[in-house]
Amino acid sequence: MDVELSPRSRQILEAIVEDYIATAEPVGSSAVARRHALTLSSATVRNVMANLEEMGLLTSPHTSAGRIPTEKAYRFYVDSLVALRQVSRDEKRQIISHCRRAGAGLSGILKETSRTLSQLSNYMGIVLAPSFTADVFRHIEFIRLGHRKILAILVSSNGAVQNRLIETGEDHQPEELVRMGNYLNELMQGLTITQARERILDEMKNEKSQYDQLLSRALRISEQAVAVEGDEIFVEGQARILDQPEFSDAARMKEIYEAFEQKGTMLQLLSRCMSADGVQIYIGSETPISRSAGISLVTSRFITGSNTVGMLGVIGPTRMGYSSVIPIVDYTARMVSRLLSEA
Amino acid sequence: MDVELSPRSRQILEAIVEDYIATAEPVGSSAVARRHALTLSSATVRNVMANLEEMGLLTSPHTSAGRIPTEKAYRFYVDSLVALRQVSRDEKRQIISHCRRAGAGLSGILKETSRTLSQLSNYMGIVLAPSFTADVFRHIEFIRLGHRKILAILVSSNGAVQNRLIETGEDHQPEELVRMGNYLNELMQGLTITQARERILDEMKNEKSQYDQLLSRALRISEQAVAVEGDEIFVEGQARILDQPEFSDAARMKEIYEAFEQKGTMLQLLSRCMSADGVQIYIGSETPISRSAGISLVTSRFITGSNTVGMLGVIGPTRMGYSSVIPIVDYTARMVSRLLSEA
DNA sequence: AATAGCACTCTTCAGCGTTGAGTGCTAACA
DNA sequence: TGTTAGCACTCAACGCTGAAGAGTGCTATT
Repeated sequence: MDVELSPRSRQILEAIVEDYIATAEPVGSSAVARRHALTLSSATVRNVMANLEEMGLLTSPHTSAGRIPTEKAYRFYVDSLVALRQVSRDEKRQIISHCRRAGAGLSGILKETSRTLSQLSNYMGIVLAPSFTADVFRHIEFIRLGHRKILAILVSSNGAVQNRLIETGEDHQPEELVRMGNYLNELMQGLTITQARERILDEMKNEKSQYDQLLSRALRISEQAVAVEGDEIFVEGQARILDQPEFSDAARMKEIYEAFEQKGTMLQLLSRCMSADGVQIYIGSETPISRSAGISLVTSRFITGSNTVGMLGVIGPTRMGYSSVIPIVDYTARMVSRLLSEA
Repeated sequence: MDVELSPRSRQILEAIVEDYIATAEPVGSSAVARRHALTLSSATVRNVMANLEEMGLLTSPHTSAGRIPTEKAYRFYVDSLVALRQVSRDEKRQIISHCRRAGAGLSGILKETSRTLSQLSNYMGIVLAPSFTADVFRHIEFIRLGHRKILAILVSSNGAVQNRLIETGEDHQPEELVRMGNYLNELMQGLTITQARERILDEMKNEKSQYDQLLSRALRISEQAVAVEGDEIFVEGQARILDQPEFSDAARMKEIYEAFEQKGTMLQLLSRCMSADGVQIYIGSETPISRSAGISLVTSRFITGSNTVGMLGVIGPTRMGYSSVIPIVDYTARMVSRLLSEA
């Protein structure tokens, strides 16, 4: 939309954005002229900056301070200026080795991933697990824990495990539970968890099951078992945002932390980011998170072997090192996808 | 150790501590005289305060400010002054109903509990799950996820579930996995996870298993399965400490958050708190957490049906509302113990 | 032993000029 | 016409000062 910028203006805008990202301080005309070894005087730069301000790309906190990029400027920067850094060999190594620190099932891998993202970016790493309910059912199992108390374990093709404590009306013997399990495993073979749920509800209305006690019990119990909870979300590196000067103020921070404590709303909002392919960037008020606090979000989807979709990314200040964060998120998403797709 | 305090001094000390807890500001002699409707003038109070200061129970940030309780004073306060509040009906209701929000297995209950603690106390709630390895083995199960990839699910008597992704040397068919499971369930019946682990190692040296391929494979796999990860720890309400004026400073906060990000060290330290019965209180530098940042910890043990021990409590500033936090922690620990002991 | 009075200390805050960074404008220049 | 040098202007930041206020410690008094 704002492509009507001369090469020189673009260059200057880029310089300002990058300077500001590096220092977090308003950048003045002379700094730009010097730093960029443009063969331009500060006066000329000033003229250009005045233009850019008029176009809504810069603001100044007060008359005699330098200029600060607006969200619009970041948007423009990210869309058409930023020179993406390569992911370094060392970073690649870290991503891969962390991903592979296997042995902990899906949650373990994703948690490690969010930690890695946080370490490499120096911001907050976030991973949204692929929706459990959209995944294909693999196995259900009941274990008797005590009188009228059984533990239901539900496994999906991705290797995600959900377990649920169920209080039953009658006491069930282990052999009975095994039979129930066999029946249900058969019943739900090849369905997604959501479909499985529907199948169970259907089956409960079915004539036959109403008269077969075992069946009807099995269905009643499994109905609770598949009522899975909300999807998982992993956030690591929360302390890192305290490094950012713009969040040294307690009130602003509180806002952010509170947003993350209610993972529920968080989830909803983040899942919106999964619509498109490739790296998505949400700047400032574009982010689905707390709108007031200059926060940006760089995300990408990843895909599992059973074709469910998750999301991972980095949350940081709007003034974020996009040139390195974007490639890192991109690469990590690819690696995680690959890892989770290995049959 | 400091019982040599006249009733009047005790009264004054109590007033100061409670005032300071309420306001977070140095409290002056006249405030004490007024507030407590003691038939004493501020001058008299001043004399007493001078004594208390000499005894190391008070300090003043500077000459003309009021006095602040030292850690020693809090200790004394907690040991012999504090008038514990009753847990209100409403609080009890909240604790019980949250605990009972069942259906999510052990982790779910504990997570809810830490959230409740945080809500009721307005500080941070923390729960350390009972050690998985000390708990009694209940069930093991293998599920084939893909070529040479199986998911091991290990359940303990408490209803704690650990799952682990295992890459195997050969591919295993489902029936084979079932047989392995049966064999291992038999083998580890009634043992704790730690003992089970040893049993497996023993068995691997055993002549018979070396020649029976199924056995040897089963053992090799299960050996990985029981190599469980560190215990779980649940922390909720991190945002709440931002409400405390003493932590409005970013540097101090960062210290705390970082302590919590390395759950590993946290675990070690917290598990020390589990030694004794009843409510334990750690004030300031007594806490196993970050030593520098005026933090206190009020904890209590809870016990599960299979007699393993966990820990729960509240973390807040040294200047904490002990009179209400202590009863809350106590009551919650009792309730959780009871809930987890219902067979 | 308790208190009233008083001098003293130290923080906090508002007011105030100084400094320096940075701008906008204008006039000169290529 | 685009670029530059120069200059007046603005405004936050800083340090200083003096007054206000809170609170103490000491001493004389009851």
